[in-house]
Amino acid sequence: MKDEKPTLDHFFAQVYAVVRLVPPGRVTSYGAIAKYIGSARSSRMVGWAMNGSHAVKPKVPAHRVVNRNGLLTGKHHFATEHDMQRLLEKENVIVKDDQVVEFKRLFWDPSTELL
DNA sequence: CGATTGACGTACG
DNA sequence: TCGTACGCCAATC
Repeated sequence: MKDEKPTLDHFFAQVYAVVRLVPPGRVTSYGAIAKYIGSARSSRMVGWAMNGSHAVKPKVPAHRVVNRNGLLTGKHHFATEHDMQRLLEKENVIVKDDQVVEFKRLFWDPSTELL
């Protein structure tokens, strides 16, 4: 085995892996992913990773990733702002005022669910 | 090369 | 409870 250097590439890879494992109708947060990986304070890097998610195959359901408030902060990075909300609603996720309804109930924590 | 920004979150007062 | 400060690290100006 090799030394497991916590490189950013590895960080990105784990982010993509976790997001891909998010089941439909569920959402997760940047901090939850970051924390699951081990860098709870690197939540910004998670967001930056999502920025390149569109260039990763298979595609990453970035629309299932929202901020800690359940707010669709990243909707502006999609094709259109309504795309993210529409994708969520398509998965039975209710979005009101750019905010995920029952976010607490739909929250999917890798450290809890995926464990 | 230095300063600012960014799909966030936690800590502190 | 709310507002401000800091950390994180890369990309951009």
